[in-house]
Amino acid sequence: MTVTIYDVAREANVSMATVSRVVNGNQNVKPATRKKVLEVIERLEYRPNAVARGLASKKTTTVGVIIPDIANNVYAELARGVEDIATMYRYNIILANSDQHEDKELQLLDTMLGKQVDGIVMMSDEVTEKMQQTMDHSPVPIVLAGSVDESQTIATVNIDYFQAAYEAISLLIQNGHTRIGFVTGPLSYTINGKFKLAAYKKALQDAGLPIDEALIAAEESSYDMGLEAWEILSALEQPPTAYFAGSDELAIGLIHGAQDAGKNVPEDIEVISFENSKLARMVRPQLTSVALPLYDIGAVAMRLLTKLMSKEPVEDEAVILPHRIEHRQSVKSK
Amino acid sequence: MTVTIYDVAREANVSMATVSRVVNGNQNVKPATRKKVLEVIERLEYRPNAVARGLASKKTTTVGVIIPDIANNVYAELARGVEDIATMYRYNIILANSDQHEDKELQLLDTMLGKQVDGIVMMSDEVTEKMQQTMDHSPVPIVLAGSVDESQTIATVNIDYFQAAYEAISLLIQNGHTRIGFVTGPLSYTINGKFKLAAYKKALQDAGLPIDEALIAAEESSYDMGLEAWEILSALEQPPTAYFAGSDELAIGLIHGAQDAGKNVPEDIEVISFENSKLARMVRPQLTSVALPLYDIGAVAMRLLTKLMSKEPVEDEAVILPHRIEHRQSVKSK
DNA sequence: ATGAAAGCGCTAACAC
DNA sequence: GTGTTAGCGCTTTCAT
Repeated sequence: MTVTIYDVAREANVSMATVSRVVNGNQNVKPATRKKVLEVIERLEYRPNAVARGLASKKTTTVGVIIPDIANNVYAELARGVEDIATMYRYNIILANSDQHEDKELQLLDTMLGKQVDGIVMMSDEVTEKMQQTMDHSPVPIVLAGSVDESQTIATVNIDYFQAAYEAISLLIQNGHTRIGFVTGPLSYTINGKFKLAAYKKALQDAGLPIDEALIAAEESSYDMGLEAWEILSALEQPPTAYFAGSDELAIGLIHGAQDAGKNVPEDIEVISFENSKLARMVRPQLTSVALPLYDIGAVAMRLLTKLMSKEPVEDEAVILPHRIEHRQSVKSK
Repeated sequence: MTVTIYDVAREANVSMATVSRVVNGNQNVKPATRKKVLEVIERLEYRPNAVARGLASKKTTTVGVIIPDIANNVYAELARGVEDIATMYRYNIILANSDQHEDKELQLLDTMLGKQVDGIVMMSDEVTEKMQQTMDHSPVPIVLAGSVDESQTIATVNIDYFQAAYEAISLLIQNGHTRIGFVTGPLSYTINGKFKLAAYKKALQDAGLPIDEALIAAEESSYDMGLEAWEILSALEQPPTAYFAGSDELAIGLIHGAQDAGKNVPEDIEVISFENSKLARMVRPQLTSVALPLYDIGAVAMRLLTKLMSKEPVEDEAVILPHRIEHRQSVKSK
């Protein structure tokens, strides 16, 4: 039925070993032999069986990628970075969505290890202790992309979220704001709770400003939530005059909320976002935003993984990529 | 090193066959034996090797997914539909981006077949003859999702693009417009060239309206291209008073172009889009749009693939899903 | 430079 | 209900 390495060997009057050598680019084959084998391969339309190869060699040249949700732009961008580098190194990718459920993440990890992936890139907004342990026990290398591992025991690729958020809030403070709304997704997500919020408080503190818990809205990172956050915060007795938004969607919701209420951005209300997806340019006013290099995080994570998989020495297993603020129109420039 | 089925068999004092049976849920195992085996599995942390299993059974429970670009919302949405159903049927997914390059698509097809996937879901805006042939020769089932196969030989899942576009254009015509801009991505993409454009012409014709090639701008489906299309078309001596946009991004670009020029949408200019992503609600005015059920297309495609893979009889290999128009604010309601 | 042969870890008849 | 035994298609020593 399907043609195997044995068929090729027979047709070419050589052994399977020789066919294997030419298929794998081994130099120890006489050019004439190689040519002959190649011809037979072509003629028979032989296609090596990667599963058999994987069983024999204990390498599958496929890596697992676990992310919360591929339909979400943030993770899709990251996945693209991973895939591009994977392709470059001839790896394929098994992609799965966890929806940020711990049990699904755990189960996915198990499935992928069962499939004998050579490594795993994982993105999780909340790395639990149980996940840490499973990852530590993994027979193959794992790198966390855009995800914080508080145990510092797993390889990671991130930016300095605290510093980035601090700079963003500071920009608002410099513009004279004293009441700044803080709107993000769940604080249980490490990046929101341990970095963005901490930076928010620190920046306020450093500027001698009071922290008002009423200005903090952290529930879900969506457009509708941005709209809702505006409704709630703007109804306060002393509403914010500026907002830090944890994502572009949140920022756009906030801005539309303000505009629908007759406010102008940035004249009346200023908003700084934290993401800089292509959406940032697709609103009026265009978003001033901390640029989160999602694609690069994915790409670097995958590159790091290739090194780990081939046991190359790695300088640092906790990579921090540079970030910057993209100045556009939702924050006044001084 | 790693524990195999043989280790479990030895520890449990049974044969590999029995272990295999309990692992695969075969009922022909005495409950007591099953329990004993399960305990050993647990104790030894045995994890079946899917590669070995795949080699022996000739099934990998993984399917290939080839799409143009996962970072593009359209394809990501579709991919999510595929993945959800795949998970439901216990398949994993090997995901790869083709960037809509024929040679990459071909090569990806080959790689995946080499990896012994049990089936393939593919999305391609332009199914070439060569691809058709490769797909026809495939040893495993393939289904095209949101992609048209003009040879009618491969299983597909789509909506009636012609009809949907026809309805959209008609809506504009009913609102009294006689000069309607047509802005989409490349006409070489089957859906644009053979359906949307054809529907545009037909609708105009049916209404006794002339077709002006100058009103047709088909280059690239992006926000910037929408902006650019506005610049070009609005500069015409007799500029369009309404636009059909092939995607949400295009529509938003068009709208922003109009707004930046001091026009109001939908008062001065009406725009109907063809996609209805979550972006549609994130602009002012919100987009009236043909709802392209990307997630469903992906989900149904994967479901169809499961049937094909298990050789179940299939009623129709060319599924057409229903569509509808989501009426919002970029088109006046009568 | 090439071949022979022993697995890789599992499933799937086929016996008993 | 359980065990035995061939493979599945390839890589990889080890000889030669």
